[in-house]
Amino acid sequence: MDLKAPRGTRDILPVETPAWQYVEQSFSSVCDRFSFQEIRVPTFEQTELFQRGVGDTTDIVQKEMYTFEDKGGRSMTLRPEGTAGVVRAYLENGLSSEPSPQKLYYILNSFRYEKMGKGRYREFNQMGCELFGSEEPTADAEIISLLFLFFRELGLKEINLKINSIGCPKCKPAYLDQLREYLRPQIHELCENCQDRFERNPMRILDCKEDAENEIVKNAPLQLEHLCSECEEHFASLCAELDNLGFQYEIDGHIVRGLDYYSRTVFEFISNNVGTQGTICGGGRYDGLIEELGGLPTPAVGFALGVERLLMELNSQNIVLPSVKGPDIYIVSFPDTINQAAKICFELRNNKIKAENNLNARSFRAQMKYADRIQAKYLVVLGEDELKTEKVSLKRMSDGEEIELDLADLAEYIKNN
RNA sequence: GUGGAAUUAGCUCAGUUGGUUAGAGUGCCAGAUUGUGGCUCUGGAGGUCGUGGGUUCGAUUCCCAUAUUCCACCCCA
Repeated sequence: MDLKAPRGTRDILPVETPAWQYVEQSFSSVCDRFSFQEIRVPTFEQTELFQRGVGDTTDIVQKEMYTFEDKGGRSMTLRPEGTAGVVRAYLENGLSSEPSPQKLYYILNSFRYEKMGKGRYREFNQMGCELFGSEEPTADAEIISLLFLFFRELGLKEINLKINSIGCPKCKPAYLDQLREYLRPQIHELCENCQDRFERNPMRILDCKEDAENEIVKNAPLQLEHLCSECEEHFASLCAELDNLGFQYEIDGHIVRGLDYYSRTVFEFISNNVGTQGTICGGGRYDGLIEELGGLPTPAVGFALGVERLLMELNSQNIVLPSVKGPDIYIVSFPDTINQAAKICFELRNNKIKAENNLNARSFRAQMKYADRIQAKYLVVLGEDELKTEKVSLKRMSDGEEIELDLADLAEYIKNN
């Protein structure tokens, strides 16, 4: 076997899929209660969508995209995140003409060509929400409250919300000038990356892990302290709304997020358990993105949540997730009853019962062992006698208890026990 | 991107100071007087010892390269 899954990808095996399904279903369930509707978008898009949507200055676009040319000579890219494609679909399909706000959620995989690390893959899975068409802080709060409810229903604790405001096109430019002025005389004291960022995206310097302890970064002016009156009011209202809903959070002026499209609110849910990959969920407001992609100016707010990291967090908090479940019943048969067994097995399945029978022409003893191994809940032996009398002995595998039943009552009994 | 460790059966790992048919545990399959599982016992299948070169009479073992994985840092979010 010389073929392997590509670097940064992994197989999700049957022992893990129940946990994945549980997390995804829990998310869908919460989204549904908030009236977010699922949208599914293509795995790849025109490269330009991400260049414009995610932002040319970001590391994602500059060096992490899986870009290829299709047979028609068009440049395509595997999505590095979900929002750009969802916005494109929203515009292309006229959802902007549906009742506003539009509330969409997605569960999808994304691709970034990155160095591998704990909790970081080149193909990874995200669940996210986008709320289009409301600039009110209550929309931001609703997005955040959805997450709080989701985490609560999963039983997650010790996961902290940090929020910040990074201003709007009105107040941001003046602040950026001020930040550059502050940094300019001492920029050479910061790490190489930060020196790169100085022109391109100086706010990312605030978020730099390498210089996090540096006094220059610690004392830098923050956008939060230089918001225009509208942004200030927006942020204050959001905080008041979060207080009103009873959520704990921390205001952190150094949270800036890596994508270009954010404005005003940004937030992260951070775990202390997953090490350096502690951001389980990131999001914020992106009022300019839809216009940037060719739509009418439309405010929007959303988030994306990393499923791999979420599952790691659930594991490290010892939260028990669903695991593989054996069949409700296994039917032992003999060479001369195997066809009848298959028929009864089919009928049980038709009655919504998870039933298994002998597919290997196995000996009686081997079938017993097999039923035990696959953790069948009940077992019946179907031989000539049982077929003749239409009575079976149903054995509960956990304790070996057996009860006599009419064959006809089998489905009903199993359903009720 | 840097440093370290690792790669031998499906899984977890021994091992060969370079020598013929490469081992264990576990899992899988089968059987233990052929209608009752878990424990136990017996047997079987399953490895071109990560890949490609080199040295050698001979390489799984030594050397070089390369791929992959893990850990730490870096980066990213």
